[in-house]
Amino acid sequence: MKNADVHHPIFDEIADIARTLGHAHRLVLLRHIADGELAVEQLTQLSGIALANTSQHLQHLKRAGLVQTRRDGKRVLYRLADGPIENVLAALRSLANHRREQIRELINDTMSRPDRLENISREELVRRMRNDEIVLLDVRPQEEYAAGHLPGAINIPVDELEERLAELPREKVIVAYCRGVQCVLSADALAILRARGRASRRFEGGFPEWLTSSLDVDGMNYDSG
Amino acid sequence: MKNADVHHPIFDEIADIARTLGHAHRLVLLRHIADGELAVEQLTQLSGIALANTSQHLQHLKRAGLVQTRRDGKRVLYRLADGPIENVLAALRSLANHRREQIRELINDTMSRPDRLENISREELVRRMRNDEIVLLDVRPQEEYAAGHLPGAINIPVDELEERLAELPREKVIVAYCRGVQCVLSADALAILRARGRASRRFEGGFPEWLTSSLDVDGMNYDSG
DNA sequence: CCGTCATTCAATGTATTGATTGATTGATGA
DNA sequence: TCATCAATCAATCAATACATTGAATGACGG
Repeated sequence: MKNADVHHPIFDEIADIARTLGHAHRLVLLRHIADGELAVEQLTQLSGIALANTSQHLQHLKRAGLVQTRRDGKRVLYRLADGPIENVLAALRSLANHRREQIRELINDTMSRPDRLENISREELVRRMRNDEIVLLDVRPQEEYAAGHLPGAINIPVDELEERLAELPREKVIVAYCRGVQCVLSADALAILRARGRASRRFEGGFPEWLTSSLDVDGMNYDSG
Repeated sequence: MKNADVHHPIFDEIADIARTLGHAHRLVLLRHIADGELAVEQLTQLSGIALANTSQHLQHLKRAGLVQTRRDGKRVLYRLADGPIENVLAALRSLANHRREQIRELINDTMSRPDRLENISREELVRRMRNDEIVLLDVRPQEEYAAGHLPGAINIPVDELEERLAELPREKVIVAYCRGVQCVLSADALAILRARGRASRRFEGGFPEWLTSSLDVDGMNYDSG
């Protein structure tokens, strides 16, 4: 048994801390407290959170051991507890920024290169197929599909697309392909799909390019040599 | 306004991530996933979490962008998403351990100074009395009790204690007191109580010290001047 | 001692989260 | 095509978390 105890209480303790950080108000309060000792009312003003609510969130932070208090006259001053709290905050910030970056890149990419918005590369296709983010649509006639097609592709010939639209899941991006760069079937399909408000893109290479690549043609894993 | 926007959406995004980490089951699942790609059923076995529940927590992790999936035949394999996820987990672990250390030290302190464990200060007595955490036990003879006693105290003379043990609530800590530092009645009482497995401590000052303090003697609030 | 200020407590209604059950989807192989 | 297996979905109930309100506490200054 190489893994540590699965029911080790440390998991609950970590979860407690994480849950305490799991509310924007508390993060805002922590951020201000990290700049130096502050009283409750100052914190309400800096954060815009109602007084009693601020107090409750502060107590929550205190219970979790993230802040400490001392009294100064009528006021109660909050400060960060010791321990590597700022490390945790920094790591979380960093992870959140990483995620934002990724999203921003996606948007910029598609905005600045409109063909990218339409066409999808083989690499992106494979990657997002693995992530289960897209559904592949083969718009060639049924006979051609039967003779061979990309793994996982659904076959709806372009002239049946309008009426069979319901077969395509709404929550995924639809990637249409046909015979290759000169073939216009998939472009037609895109026009139909987009008119119906479906997120959709085109795999320009089509079936021929796929064949010449080293990837499997049918029914096998995407990731085998 | 020297502070960055208080309502910056990054706070919500960080909170999302933190909240996702705020459940022991998800932490356990993440830990296993971090060791390598795993299918849902494997994870249920490793973690002991029910199947549908495991699946739901995994989806939660996926929504928050902490894991990614790919399909392999019938199975769906989960792996860590990229980004500094392990940093966050490491930072949290480290903070939780820090907290454990501190608690352990506290315990050791009280262990190494057993008198601390036995005697209770006037301040702690008042505070925990307010919190309803303790029950006060006057072990002097009935006549002395009748002549004046600490507010809220129950009277059970020490020689009746064994047989009247049932009068004392099991869920509270019992604080025994008698005439003062030289008086051994409360020490005897402690021996009896502890032999019966009751959590108990001693208020060494006894009734005399209480009288000389500014606190009320009987039937009144603890907090009026 | 009394009134005031800063904070906390207590109580309430509402919203969210988590566990469980049984049904459903999707891929596989006979 | 059907039976099977892995995973997800959908619906439900119980438990928690949040925000808000008004009352209570604790320290201060007159």
